Amino acid sequence: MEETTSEVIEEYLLEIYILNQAGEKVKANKLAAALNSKPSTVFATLQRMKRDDLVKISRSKEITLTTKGSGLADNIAYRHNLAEYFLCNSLKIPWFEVHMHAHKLEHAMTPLVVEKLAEFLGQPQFCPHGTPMPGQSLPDNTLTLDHATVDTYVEIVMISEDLEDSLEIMQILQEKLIMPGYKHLVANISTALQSISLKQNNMETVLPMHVAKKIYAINVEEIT
Amino acid sequence: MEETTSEVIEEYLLEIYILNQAGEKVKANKLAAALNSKPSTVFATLQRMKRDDLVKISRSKEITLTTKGSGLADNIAYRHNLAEYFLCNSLKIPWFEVHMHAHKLEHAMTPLVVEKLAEFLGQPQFCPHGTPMPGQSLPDNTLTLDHATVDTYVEIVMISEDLEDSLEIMQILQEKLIMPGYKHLVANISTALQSISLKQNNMETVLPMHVAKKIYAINVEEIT
DNA sequence: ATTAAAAGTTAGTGTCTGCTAAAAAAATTG
DNA sequence: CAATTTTTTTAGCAGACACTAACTTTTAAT
Repeated sequence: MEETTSEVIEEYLLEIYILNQAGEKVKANKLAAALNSKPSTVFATLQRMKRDDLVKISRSKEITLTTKGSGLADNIAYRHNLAEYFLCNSLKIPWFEVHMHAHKLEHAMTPLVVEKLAEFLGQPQFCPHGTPMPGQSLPDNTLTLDHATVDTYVEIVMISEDLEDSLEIMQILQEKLIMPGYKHLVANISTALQSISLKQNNMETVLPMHVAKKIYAINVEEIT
Repeated sequence: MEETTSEVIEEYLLEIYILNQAGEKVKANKLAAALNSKPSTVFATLQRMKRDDLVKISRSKEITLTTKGSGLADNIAYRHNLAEYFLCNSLKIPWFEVHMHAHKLEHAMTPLVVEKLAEFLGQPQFCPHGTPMPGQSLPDNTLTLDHATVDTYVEIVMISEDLEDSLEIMQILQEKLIMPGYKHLVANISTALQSISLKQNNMETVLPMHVAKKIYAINVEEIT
């Protein structure tokens, strides 16, 4: 019963997991893009993962994690989020770029390190981008910004991990304070331009829908 | 100019570096043992390292790092020692077992993480086992315990990284307080038994010479 | 429905890392 | 020095992971 999961496989597991959480139908093609890899490579790797009972691939080519794969992915995601929390809060590495560094560390954390780090950090409940740690969940009334209503106020609760791969986007989000805990007015939604605009303190941010869809928020009464 | 150094190569570099520091003549055979690998595998890997100008192998089969290899090894060792310091001092992972966990982390620390971690830890000057960080060195009068004199007092300054691979030995050293900063009386040296015995507070520890040789200390006036 | 584009798959390579088994070279010892 | 043991090296094999190029299937669009 050798449970040896290579770094590559861990990356695949996490990426599938993340795309899944983001509500995407996971197809090999999208995976290849997300993993910065070629379709043929992804195909071969997925075959190995199927062989090892980590993923299932439906007739319609949709990729899902098996119970086994999902369990592993949970753990990898936890390590990732813990690492992000540490990098952000202890090491003061900028919010928008912790993802890439955590992405390296997550594969190198032994169970003892995970346990002790969680303890050290005070058992954090959310990663810096709002992703809930195991046992936590987002508020019931959470919605993605593409479903927001004009002239309501929203408080950001989470940025999907899926967005974090793009440094450029993350940097903009930080600049515009589109980060967990911050509140914005939904100033405008344009179906024509497929964009939504947020306002806070004379600062306006226009987000394309495909980005807005990856940002989670709750409605709030007002900006306090 | 692809500076891609794989994890395996990093491990080889560090191990050669460590054996070197410990004053060993590094031969492929010893490396294989240290790396828990087969001679033929080590041989092949060394060929690749030679090709990439990381090591030189003399006619007498002695392995040495090139300038390039040495530079890389320095950096890996630094990451390793920083990680150990963090695990020991921040996470409170037992002194005797931080080595193995650091050994995983060292390959996953990006330059920014290294910089910020060093800052976070207050630029430590020595790893928990006394290994000096870059820019630091051991006191001039440092000697290895196999060269100690009976009836003198010694203060431990460093345990060679080379010993750290053995959890059993490290655990004993911790129990017997043979750790940097602790002082002991050199109670006895037996050439016949090839061992040295240390005393502190009614506690006696007998170390075989080959272990004593890996423990560094300075002479002190007395146990204060 | 036919066609064009996109996605999935196969085939063929190559590198890295690991192994076993056997041969060659070096070192040790009687 | 010869014999034995140890170390190094070669040879042959295998799996993971990555790529290109070609081919097939699926999907989307005209």
